[in-house]
Amino acid sequence: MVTIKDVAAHAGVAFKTVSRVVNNDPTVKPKNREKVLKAIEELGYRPNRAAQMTRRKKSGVVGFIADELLRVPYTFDLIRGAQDLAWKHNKELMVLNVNVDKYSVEGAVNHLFEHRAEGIIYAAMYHREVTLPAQFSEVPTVLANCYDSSNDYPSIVPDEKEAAREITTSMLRKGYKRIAFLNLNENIIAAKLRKQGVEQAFADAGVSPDNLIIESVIVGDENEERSVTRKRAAELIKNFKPDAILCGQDPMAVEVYFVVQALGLQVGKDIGIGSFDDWDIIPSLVQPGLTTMALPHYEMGQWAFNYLLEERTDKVKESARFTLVSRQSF
Amino acid sequence: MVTIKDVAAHAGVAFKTVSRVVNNDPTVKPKNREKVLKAIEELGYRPNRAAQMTRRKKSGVVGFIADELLRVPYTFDLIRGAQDLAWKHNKELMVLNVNVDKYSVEGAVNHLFEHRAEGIIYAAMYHREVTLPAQFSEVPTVLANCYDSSNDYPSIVPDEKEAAREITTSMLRKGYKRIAFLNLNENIIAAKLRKQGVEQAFADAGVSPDNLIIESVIVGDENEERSVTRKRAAELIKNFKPDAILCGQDPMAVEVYFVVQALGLQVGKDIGIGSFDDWDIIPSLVQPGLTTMALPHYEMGQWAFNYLLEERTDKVKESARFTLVSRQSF
DNA sequence: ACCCAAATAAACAACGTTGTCTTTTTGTAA
DNA sequence: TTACAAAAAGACAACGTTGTTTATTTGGGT
Repeated sequence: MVTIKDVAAHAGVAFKTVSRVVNNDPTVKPKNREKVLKAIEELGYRPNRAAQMTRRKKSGVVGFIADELLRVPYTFDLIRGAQDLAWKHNKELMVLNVNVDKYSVEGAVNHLFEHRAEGIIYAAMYHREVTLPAQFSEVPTVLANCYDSSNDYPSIVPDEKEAAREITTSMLRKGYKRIAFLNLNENIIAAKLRKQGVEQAFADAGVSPDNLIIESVIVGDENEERSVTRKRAAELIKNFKPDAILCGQDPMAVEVYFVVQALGLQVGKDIGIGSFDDWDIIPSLVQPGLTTMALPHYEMGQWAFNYLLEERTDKVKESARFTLVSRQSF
Repeated sequence: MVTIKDVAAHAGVAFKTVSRVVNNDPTVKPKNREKVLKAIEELGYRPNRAAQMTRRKKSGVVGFIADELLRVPYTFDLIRGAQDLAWKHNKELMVLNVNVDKYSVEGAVNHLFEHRAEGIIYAAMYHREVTLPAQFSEVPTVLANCYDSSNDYPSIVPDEKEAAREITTSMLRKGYKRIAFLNLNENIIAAKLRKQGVEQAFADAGVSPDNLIIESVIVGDENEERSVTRKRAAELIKNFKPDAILCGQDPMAVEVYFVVQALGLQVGKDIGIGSFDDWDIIPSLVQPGLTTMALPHYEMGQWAFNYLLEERTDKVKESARFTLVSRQSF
């Protein structure tokens, strides 16, 4: 590979001058600068990042530990949010996908330490509490889409309660009067908070809680559990007769669409449906399009990266707002 | 940060001895090795990768350029396939998400050159032809999920024809006799090849092509185009009266499910449905589960990385087999 | 005890950069 | 012209490693 000295020889200057040109040092005469740039061009010189790092004693590397993250598609926006900013600031985002079976978190952190990462973003697949190994205390760390039990790290999580309040309020404002909320399993923090938000919206609007029913459904990948969702939804519609159904996540909403259609009803006309996540193409795949609260993953990724960039040290617990994506389902 | 010299001082040996221990050089007396390991442990020493790289003149970095990749969730398996192998061989997979609006491919390649990447995997979001800038010729490059017009680079793509042949044959073997294939737009290479595969299966089975109808549907994100799919599917069912429908991608299949249900038919009973992709949770979200040909993204990622690892130079055009994921839709 | 080869450890240079200090060149005022 | 400060360029060390060469220690055979 061509080095700074090759360029210097080719341009007929001292190698330090080349370094100056590369680093935009203004104390280089225009004529020399031109010669050097020409030589760089001709030889196809590119600075060696590893050598720069050793000398500068700065790595420019920020680690991104994705805790099982990549099994849910839209969470990738977390990475994009961080990556876009990293690129803009000429930093390296080193993404490590940790997976209990294969790479331990410890392994990932070691890896990052060897690269002298200047900060670490630890992101979880779904909003939850995590416990980090002690190693993390050696380097600035931010949690995204999760928070730690001991309050040792700053974190940013989606504002579940506000999202639930917002979508419910939106439903009530549109004239829906009787809402069934098919919530996720309530031992998930998101479900707990959303329940509060929905109730809050009813209270704010002065609508009697008699017109609200909240049920938790355990959602998993297996077909049994999926059919449970359908059965519950069918029962709810029959017994509670809601004019709108709010679902804990978009895949649940798809199932409700099928149930509604099977009952001969039309989504968005006979019954409103709303949901959470904005999961990949799902909301635009169904017809009519599903109105859903989009998770603020991109923003969380950006916020996390920015926290590190600004070298903040406050242990803030930030929350990020969902965005209401209106389609035609209510 | 603690350096190799700090460890040496703490252990009372020359710093070169520490280096030897770190690199598993056998010519270190057990007693010294122990002393050094103890010192490493106590000081929390971690080798500086940047310094190693400068001295060794090897980066251990493999670049992964994801061309708009990350907008389709399952394509992430391409990265996982490469990443898992990278980890195993103690290499760094540097993932760069290129996006026409933001980072040019050239920018990404420059970046990788600065890191002295030893190879580059260029992966596309969907199976297609690409044209790479000349820069790539400076470093070993493999294409994944795409191929280049000029045959300058080795590539691996999904074996579309074989996949189509396989799933069609599977349908025919299960007794379906009259199949409608809702293909993707035929200017997509995948669609062209799959059509051949489907026809081949009919020929192999000795079934008259009168029992096969193939239509292309342009699929996009917009609602109009989606409704086109539904209309076409409804017409096909009414006019051609197929006993099975093969769809060009899972999202299309979901729409067909809705159409089928609206017509009062039952998927898997009154009509079989098959598809391509194994797109995220979609196939297991619908009921009955959708039988689909899973794209071999993970394998392609592995193959591509392995090609670079083995320092191959042959310009092979490899193809990877889909996997039939049987659920209950046919 | 002594020699000598083999085993081990140390010393020193090198990797490709940037930081610091010194030297040379340039331009201006006398 | 000469003097002299400012600007520019160069020389050299340093970053934290590993490769290579040189020095020391070890141990077995006399």
